[in-house]
Amino acid sequence: MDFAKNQQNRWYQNKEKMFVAIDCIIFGFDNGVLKLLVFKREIEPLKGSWSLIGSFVRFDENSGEAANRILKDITGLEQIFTEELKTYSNINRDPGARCISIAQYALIPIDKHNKDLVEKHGAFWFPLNELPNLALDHDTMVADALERLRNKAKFFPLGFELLPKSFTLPQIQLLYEEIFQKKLDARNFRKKILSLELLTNTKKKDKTSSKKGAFLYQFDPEKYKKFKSIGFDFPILKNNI
Amino acid sequence: MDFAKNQQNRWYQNKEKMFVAIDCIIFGFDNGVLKLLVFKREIEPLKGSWSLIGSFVRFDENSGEAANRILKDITGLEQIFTEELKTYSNINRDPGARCISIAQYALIPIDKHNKDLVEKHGAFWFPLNELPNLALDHDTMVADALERLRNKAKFFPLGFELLPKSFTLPQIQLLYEEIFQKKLDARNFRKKILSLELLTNTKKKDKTSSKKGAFLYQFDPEKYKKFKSIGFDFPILKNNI
DNA sequence: TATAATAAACGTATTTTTTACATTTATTAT
DNA sequence: ATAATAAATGTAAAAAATACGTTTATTATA
Repeated sequence: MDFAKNQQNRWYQNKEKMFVAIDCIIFGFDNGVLKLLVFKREIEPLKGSWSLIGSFVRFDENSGEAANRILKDITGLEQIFTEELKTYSNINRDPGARCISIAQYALIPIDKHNKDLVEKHGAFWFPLNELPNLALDHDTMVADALERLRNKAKFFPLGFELLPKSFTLPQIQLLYEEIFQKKLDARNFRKKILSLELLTNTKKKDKTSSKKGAFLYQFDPEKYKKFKSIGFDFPILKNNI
Repeated sequence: MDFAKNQQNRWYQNKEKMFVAIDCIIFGFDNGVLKLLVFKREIEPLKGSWSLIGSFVRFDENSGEAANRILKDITGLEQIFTEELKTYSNINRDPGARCISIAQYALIPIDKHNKDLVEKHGAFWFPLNELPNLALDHDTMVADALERLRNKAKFFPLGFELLPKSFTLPQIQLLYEEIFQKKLDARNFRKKILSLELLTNTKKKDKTSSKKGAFLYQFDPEKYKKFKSIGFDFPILKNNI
């Protein structure tokens, strides 16, 4: 089925029908590099081009459930961090149909995801600065998601969602440097992160990147809950970048 | 047309059709009180109950345009501050149809709006703490919008959107006290607000609330633009309320 | 025309937070 | 035993936030 044919499709022709889709902007942190999961479209429209992973919202699910469904399908993971970004509803954003998309961004612990599933779906992890052009308005979605990620990360400890269960302080610093695209001072960063009182030192060491080894920390979900309920105002980074 | 009949309506019965609506959470600041514009439904479903102002998104407009259309219809105003809040898409949120709603909040300068239009539409301004229960999931929308307003107002000079062209410092302080539901120290507040360098003193005085009179300030749109482009990190209120 | 009343305007000292910056430490490989 | 490597640490200076009381401009009235 090619694109031209597809345009004659009953669904696409029905101008009274408005479609509701979701698109997922999926972030992962892999070996010090922030990456995005995109896939090569194997169906029309725009077969062969790169695009975000999406789906129509089904009649028996809400938009969040739709996102979780997609994320589970493609990564094998459940209960991962997702947040609605915004809707995209320009009249001609989708050449085939009048379709609004509810974009949602997700942060996944890249070590835990199912790589076979990803491959099976024709999906690839791209470092953010090597991202190909994406179909439709997906480039805009990515840019918006990145902006949101940066703004939110300043005030909310999102970063942990992207890390493995145990991680070192140098690792998490690297993550924030990657998010903000900025070198951070190790002493100040450590003070800041530890002052949140969300981390517990496992006393074990990761020696993969130094002879001395760096202590492995774990995120404390109990303290995190408390943190969330109190609200937040702990800039990781101050003064407008 | 009553609700029961309405349920037999072709549109509502068509389970394959997903509707896309917007709902507007419209804030105004009237005489030191933060208010919300709601209206009494004159049509089914839920005739007679209070609800937010909404509309289906038309095929020739995007969601932002839909919001502006509604806002113009009901207040007579154009180019007012609106921001998408989030979508509401629970399966049974609307008893009549499978309908997702893109909620948008708006801040209007209450002095400028067309009161006749508001009345004509059966709409009323309610102080936030006297708000009646609203239909569907509109109470949740309001709660979410208020939370967003509070969070955003901490870091971004939203408040000006709610004020008349000229306003005094005591007035704007009152507005922030109303938003945060908290007394603020006048000296510190003034320092903070003036340090943003967004206001110009008109040298005129408003003497309606004191013998001495308070200087009238105006918001400088040029400086505001610059402010927005630089980004923002000026908490009006710190330390988690 | 002096006085009282009222809300607006203002300044400073203290505390807290952020920033800048260099040395020591634990461990492994040689 | 020594060299090499990245991790860990502390402190002083600057900036921002907070707490707090007095003076000022104006109007109404005595």
